Parts: sequence; structure tokens; C-alpha cells
Amino acid sequence: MYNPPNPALFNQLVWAIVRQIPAGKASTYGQIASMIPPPEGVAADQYKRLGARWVGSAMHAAEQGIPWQRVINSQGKISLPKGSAGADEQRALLEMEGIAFDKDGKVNFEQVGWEGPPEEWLCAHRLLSPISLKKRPKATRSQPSLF
DNA sequence: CGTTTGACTACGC
DNA sequence: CGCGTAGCCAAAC
Repeated sequence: MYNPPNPALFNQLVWAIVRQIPAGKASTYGQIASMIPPPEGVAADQYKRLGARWVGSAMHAAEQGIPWQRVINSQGKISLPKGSAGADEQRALLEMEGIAFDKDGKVNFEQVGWEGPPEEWLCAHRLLSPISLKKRPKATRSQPSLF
């Protein structure tokens, strides 16, 4: 188990965020974590690795009514063991919402990637802006070095 | 009391 | 672009 200093509080935050994900959109463990400030005593770089796992634990313990199926891993795939009942259920729920999976079992974040809650909501909850799930603009052309 | 085992990611090849 | 691996923490064996 990967637990944050205060699991109860952390889980509440995670669930509050997950409840904001609209049907037909998908988020990732890392993106959820990026909205929650690192607890005191946890270095930023360390949190980057641990936060996502903590979110995973929060999902494992998700209470009823939380759209847990909309949280998948950074590769765009379902993290539950392939072929498990949970994985099948998650995929079915997402497909019912109109989310498509390719032959490798991955979703297309360009289409269904969540951009996060409105800035106001984040502010009201003292949360941070999420990382984007869409690919970076990626320097289209190889820019010749000026130096 | 040492090992195993997770609803993760970034990074190197 | 895909696959393997290191880093990481606590609970259950």
C-alpha cells in the first residue's frame, strides 16, 4: 500500500476531483495527483512518483457514486489486471459513455482527455491546475540552434 | 522479521 | 514507439 501522510483527507480530495470528471472524458492517476498540493514533508520530485500511486489507492477504496472508471493510467490504458472482472467492468462502463479503445486497449487522450475542472472550482478548493493529457505542441520543426 | 505485492511513472534502449 | 526497470511505502504473509 502506498499511503499519503493523511489518507482520509487525501482520499476526500481525490474523490472530490474525480466527481468533477464528466461522462465521456478520462483522466489519469498522475493528473489527479497534479491538482493536489504535495503534503508537507514530501518533496515535489518525490510526490511526482508517489502521488499517482496514492491516487490509485484512493480509487481502490472508492466509495459508491464516484465515477472511478474515468481514471486510467498515463498510457491511456486500464490499470486493473487485464482480463480481471474489474478491468472488464471498467472498459464496459467507459464504452457505454462513448469512449473508444484501440487495438492495444488504449484511449485517445486527444479526444477524451479531461482538461480538469474550471479554474474557479480549483481555486475554491485550494487546488492546483492539472497537467495536460494532450501531447505538447512539440516543436513542430527542428529549430536550428541560434548558438 | 524478511518478502511479496500492489488501480504508477519516467526514462533508457 | 514498445518493453523492461528503478524508485517508492506499508500492509499482509
